[in-house]
Amino acid sequence: MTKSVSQKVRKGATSYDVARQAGVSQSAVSRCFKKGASVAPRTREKILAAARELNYYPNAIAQGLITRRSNLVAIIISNLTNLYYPEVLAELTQRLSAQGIRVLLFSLAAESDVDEVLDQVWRYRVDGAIVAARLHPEQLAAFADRGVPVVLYNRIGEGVPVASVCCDSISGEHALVEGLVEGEHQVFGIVAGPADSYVGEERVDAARRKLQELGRSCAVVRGNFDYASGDAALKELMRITDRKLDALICANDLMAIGAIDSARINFGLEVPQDLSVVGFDGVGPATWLAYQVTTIRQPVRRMTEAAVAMLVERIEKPELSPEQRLFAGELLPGSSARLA
Amino acid sequence: MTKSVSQKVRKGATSYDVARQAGVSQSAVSRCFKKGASVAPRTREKILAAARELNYYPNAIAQGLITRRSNLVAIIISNLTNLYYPEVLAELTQRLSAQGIRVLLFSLAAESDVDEVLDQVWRYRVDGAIVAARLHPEQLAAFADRGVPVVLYNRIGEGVPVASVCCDSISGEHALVEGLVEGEHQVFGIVAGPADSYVGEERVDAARRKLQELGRSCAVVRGNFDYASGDAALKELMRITDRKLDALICANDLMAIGAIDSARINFGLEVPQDLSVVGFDGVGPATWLAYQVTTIRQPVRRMTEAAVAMLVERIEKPELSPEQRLFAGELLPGSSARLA
DNA sequence: CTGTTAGCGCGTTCAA
DNA sequence: TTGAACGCGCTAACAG
Repeated sequence: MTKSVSQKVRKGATSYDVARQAGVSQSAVSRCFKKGASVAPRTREKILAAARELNYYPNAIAQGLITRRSNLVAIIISNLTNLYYPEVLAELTQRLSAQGIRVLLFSLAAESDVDEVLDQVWRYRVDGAIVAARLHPEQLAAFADRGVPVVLYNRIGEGVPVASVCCDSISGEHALVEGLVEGEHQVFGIVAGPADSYVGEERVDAARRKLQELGRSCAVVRGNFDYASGDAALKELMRITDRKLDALICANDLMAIGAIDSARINFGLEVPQDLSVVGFDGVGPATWLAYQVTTIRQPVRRMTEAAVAMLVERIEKPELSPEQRLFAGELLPGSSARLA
Repeated sequence: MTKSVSQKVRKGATSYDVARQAGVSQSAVSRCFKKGASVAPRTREKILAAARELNYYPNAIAQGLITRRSNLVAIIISNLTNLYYPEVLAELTQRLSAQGIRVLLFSLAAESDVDEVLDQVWRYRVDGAIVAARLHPEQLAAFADRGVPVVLYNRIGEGVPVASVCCDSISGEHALVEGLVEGEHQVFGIVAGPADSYVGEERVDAARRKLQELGRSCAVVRGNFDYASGDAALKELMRITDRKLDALICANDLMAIGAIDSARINFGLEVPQDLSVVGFDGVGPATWLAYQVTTIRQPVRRMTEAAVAMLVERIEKPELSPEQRLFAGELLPGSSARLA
């Protein structure tokens, strides 16, 4: 059957092998695996039969080399452990898959690793990138220089115009703050995210401004988006406010949950009777019976859909302008806060 | 400066461009970017200078074509939303990165998508794969046929010998069950995972056998590993046992958490006074103040480390035998169960 | 140490 | 509709 191969170990049949087996030329095989091909039905069948017999799959690497399209997209995410990103990642890969695009995943241990990651991104000649990590203007510029389209996820190009999809922090926080203020709360506290988080800062700024606009002051404590920091932040705020705190605005759900647990267990408070807590994101645990966090749910489906669509568009037409798409979040009333 | 390029749009400089710029041959450039190269210091500098000026990065695609090493590894995960896998994925990509290997991520929406995924895996000529999804014997055989090493994560090759890393379900469940039995519980219930989960079935079997061995009977209800199914399962078991249930063994932490919330909120029970609940995995939320689930923590760090090591080893030496590595989990006492 | 040469597997002209 | 020839960007002998 199979001719003995003089080469060393072959990892897979090539289009030449298939061509020989089917008694046609290599280019016939190539055409056979391309969509708008012009191949005689009989020839096509012979080729496909041979291909099946030899277990032939076109080498995407070689294809990429010649077509200058790797069909690879880089997804760069800083902290996969964020509880919010796994859902995003799953959605993105599945949507990209549906478009015939493969995902090269880069997950950063530290923000400082970005440059090493980009190095690899260039080497693999990805067709585009979706980035949920902080990029300097120079790093963003590098994408432009190389003609690699980027779509930023939940952040915008700082100083550089870049395509992006975001969830509207401002209107979201405004809704939460207005609800809390109308709910007759007196002493407000905010738990910010880490300083290097774009959305974190945006959310806190929005909340603080709105509070100020409504004539309320507030204390701000920094957390780092995880459960433990919600607990720690609550303790700190209780100390600062001499236990008078009765409304807590957290930059994400996970810290809100940490704060709720801490309020109940460490301070014996009732939520929301004694303390109202609101979050942001709408992650799974936010809807758990024990929490039912009042929060803003990001429309992840629509956002990922938009991100993929924008990227694919820009891969086709690199000259497209850097549109920003902003999606409104949905207020989940929950039961962790007394809103008016 | 840069010579005008007659070609259409170039996506990046090639080694020829660099060679011309530096006044050397193309192969000199190639060597310059390889580790054990023999290049004169002066030449090397000239080349690196030219490369920097032209923003040259070796084309990994072309390299892969010729070296037959793509430096790509496929990671195939069925449900990224599992809350346990994001951590695993982050660990794996970072460890692979450290080895100079890039990750091609495949996330399955449905188990039936495996074949399409494998199709792409073959096309990209990955050097290996780490799989946390159910594979048929034929699918596993396909890897062997193509000489693509695989390491299974938390499952073993069913019918086919394959390298794998697992957390020991059996000893873990035994420890939990023994503790519960010695804790004087009377009516046992088990919440299983979905039928197509390897670890799910293994854990339930282990727990059931141990209970039987100790002369206890139990009722089993199936869940699907998520929070809501923990709640649903508890309701069902309370019905079945006429509310006599006082020890609940869940196939994972998320269902345990769902059950705990349900017990407290829907049934007004105290955990663990009225009902003991144990889980498996040791995911983040299991340690939250509100839950403190008594569970078995998987040694994710050691497991991912082993998985990557085994895979890399097998990429180097494909003839290596299909070792199975089993890691013991750590019993986290928690406070959701009265263990002896 | 360096340059020359020959492919890696495939898509893509261009004639036939 | 088909096949011959070329080249994508690079590595790996081999000769100098």
